[in-house]
Amino acid sequence: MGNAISSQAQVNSRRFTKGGSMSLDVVEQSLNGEGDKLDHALSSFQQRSIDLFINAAAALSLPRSVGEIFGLFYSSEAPLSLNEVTAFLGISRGSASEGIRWLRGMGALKQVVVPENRREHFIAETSLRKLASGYLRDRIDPHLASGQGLLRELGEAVDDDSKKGGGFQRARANQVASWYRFIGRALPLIRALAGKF
Amino acid sequence: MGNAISSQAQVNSRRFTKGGSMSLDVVEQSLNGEGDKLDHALSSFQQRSIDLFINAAAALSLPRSVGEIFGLFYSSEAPLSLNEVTAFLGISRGSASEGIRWLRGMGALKQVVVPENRREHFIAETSLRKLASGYLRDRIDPHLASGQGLLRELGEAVDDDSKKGGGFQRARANQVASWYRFIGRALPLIRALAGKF
DNA sequence: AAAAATGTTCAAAAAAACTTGAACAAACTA
DNA sequence: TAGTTTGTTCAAGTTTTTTTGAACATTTTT
Repeated sequence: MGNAISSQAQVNSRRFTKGGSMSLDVVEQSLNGEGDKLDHALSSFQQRSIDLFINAAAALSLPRSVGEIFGLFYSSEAPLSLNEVTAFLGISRGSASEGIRWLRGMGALKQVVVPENRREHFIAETSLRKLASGYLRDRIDPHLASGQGLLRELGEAVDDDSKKGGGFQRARANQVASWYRFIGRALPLIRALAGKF
Repeated sequence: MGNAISSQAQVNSRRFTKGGSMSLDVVEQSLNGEGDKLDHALSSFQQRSIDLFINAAAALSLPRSVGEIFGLFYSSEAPLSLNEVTAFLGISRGSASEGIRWLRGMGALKQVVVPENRREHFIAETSLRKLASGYLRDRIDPHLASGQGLLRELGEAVDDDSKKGGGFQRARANQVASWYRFIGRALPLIRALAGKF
């Protein structure tokens, strides 16, 4: 079940660490058109960033690969292409493609144009407000919306006439409704507060 | 991936609906020691409540069974025992046991003593503050804690001396650190606000 | 136009999460 | 004490989620 602790600090196993201490994260850049193909070594900083966002992804119940990918972008100054992501992380093109698509949809990655280079390149969005908004919009709002419908059905299912249960059911239905109102107010508040960071 | 929409309004399939309109959720009570054993029929209200909390569980990435179980307790006035849960929901004793244990741990179920009855009985916690606190404590705080450690490591991995990347890395490390501080403040705020409901 | 470089899709494989049920332990009853 | 009843555990089975990689579509280069 959701054993949160057991997954803590899951450090990037499954991945090379050769040259694990190179310092610049400036990718050997485009300029000559072969900025990818094989294993790129991750700087120590990139490694840590990836670990950190893997952890964050777990906290948000997002796939590990999404955390890895965002962690890589977040720690890389130069824009990266899909091929570079697969090279750095050693994941498949399919995974990288899906992950990037997903992060883009959430607004967590921004596309940038790299002159002299045809590939699509991205950089990490760093506005907490935008990141939070995107997450809430994609992952929470839909549930909230369907919840509204279910909530209405709950209200309609209250059996008032019953000798005794009526009051209880009505009270419960009202209470959940108030919870939904609370959430409906709290989320915008979060978004607003996040804007200050 | 986290396709939130596809799971909306997943209505209790896999489960009988015989007598789907009985109104009282007062279980044919203990008093004679056979308040369980076979299928209990769910009232319409209980059904809806269960559906609602299955949806909520999905929003929180909790197992469906946890949502079902809490939904059942939330919509039932009388305290219920493990056996009654299995009877109402048609799930295994193992599942019910795990789910109840988990909900108890979160503080979402309270044990109550039912006279004339040896079994452990529970009722739903209905304080939003307690529910939220329990969830945060069990599911979020552990990640936050391990995140602190990873955050420190990130800071230590910053390579200052590099000709160019240093500033970038330092800036990023500081930014994530500020995000953590934000979360560290926002969560208690949520807990506090939830107290009003 | 052929060849090469990019990116996407999706069926199948792998991994992770969840559920079941039988065995066990503990607490009661007769 | 022997027999029930109740609750937990955990290995095995099932389902769901995630990842892979090969096939395809598109764009660019030569």
